[in-house]
Amino acid sequence: MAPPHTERADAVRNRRAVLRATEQLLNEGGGDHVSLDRVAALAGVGKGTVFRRFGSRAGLLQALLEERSRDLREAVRSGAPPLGPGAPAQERLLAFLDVLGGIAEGNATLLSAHEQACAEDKYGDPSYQLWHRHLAGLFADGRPDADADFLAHAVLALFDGALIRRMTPPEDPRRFTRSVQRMAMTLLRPL
Amino acid sequence: MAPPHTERADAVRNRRAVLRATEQLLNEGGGDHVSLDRVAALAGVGKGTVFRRFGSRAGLLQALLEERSRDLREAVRSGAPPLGPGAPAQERLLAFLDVLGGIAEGNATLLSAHEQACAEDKYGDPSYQLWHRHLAGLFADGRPDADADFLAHAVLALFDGALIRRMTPPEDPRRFTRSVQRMAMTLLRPL
DNA sequence: GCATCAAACGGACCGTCGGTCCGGATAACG
DNA sequence: CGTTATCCGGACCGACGGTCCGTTTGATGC
Repeated sequence: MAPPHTERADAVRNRRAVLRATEQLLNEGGGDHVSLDRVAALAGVGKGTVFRRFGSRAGLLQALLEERSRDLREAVRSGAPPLGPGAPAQERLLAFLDVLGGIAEGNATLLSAHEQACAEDKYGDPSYQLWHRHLAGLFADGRPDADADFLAHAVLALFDGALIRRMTPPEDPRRFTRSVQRMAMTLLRPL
Repeated sequence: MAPPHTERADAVRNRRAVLRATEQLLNEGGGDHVSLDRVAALAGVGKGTVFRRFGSRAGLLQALLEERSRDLREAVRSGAPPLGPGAPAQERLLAFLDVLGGIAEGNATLLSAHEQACAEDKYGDPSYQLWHRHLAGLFADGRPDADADFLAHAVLALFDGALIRRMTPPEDPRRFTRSVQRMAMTLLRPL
């Protein structure tokens, strides 16, 4: 019954500590303030531990990002409409961008750091590919004549940490999301 | 007549050598293959010289990018329509994206390296601001009801080195540009 | 409890990077 | 040719991401 490979208790504890330390450093300063030495020190853990768990700087940030979007992933896959399957493409698109935009607005610094770390491999990231597939499907559904693949990339290209920060004034924290939604609607509109 | 500050001959020679070395290294390998030590070595120049001329890695890549787009800048500012002033917004937009797309397609590696180097300051780059102003003006002209500022950012967000590489198959080298133009036309279309 | 051992730990260590600094070289000019 | 402002070069620095391996520790069977 029990899986042959159960994770040791200290491993679990350390992984959590590392993730917490990472988010704390991200909140304290810019993305380049998060060096792996600092993360390890703040987590009370050796540097090697960080790398064994997450493989690289990119992997660490990816893990944090994945944690932040796990619920959305589930909801899109098998949740209730309009986020989950069943609703018309336009409604699903709006609902999806509403949540994804919210996550992005709340994690702009993390996004920046992740972009920087992934560098050239941004499009190979599993999260990116998942969102891209979802968006492309919705665009293809709502507007079969368009290049859904490209439009999906175009929408995701907006989720840039620095752009979000620049477009998110304190008095209107959801401005970015609204703009993205408006643009997506424009792109979805049939010729 | 002669300007009070004429540049010393060796300074001019070295600046050119550094730029050539940079582009050669960019062509040889990925953007992270271009370290400033390597550039200096290949240019037959000391490292300090590179920094005195260009200030930083970002400055070096920016200079190269600026060199590549100088003609376009001039044409947009004061050239003949449809690139220059005088033509309707839609035609200017298409003409502009045609040329800018061509430059991007031919310099995807440079673009990647520049993004990486500028990191958080992408939106403070003079080139970015210039193109953004131009695009925002055209959007505002053709579709006064839209958020021209955001749309301009959205279009520029497409000019990502990795995305361009991924969207530019050898047998269709202008696919990226066409996609960008199509999207821009969709965004310009009035409600 | 205790012995055993795979798993996990930690931090010294490495190569490289972007960036600085200053003594020495050199181009421009009269 | 002498003077001087400018420019040059490369040793140097701190920090970074990533590796390695001797040591510790949690799980497991007895």
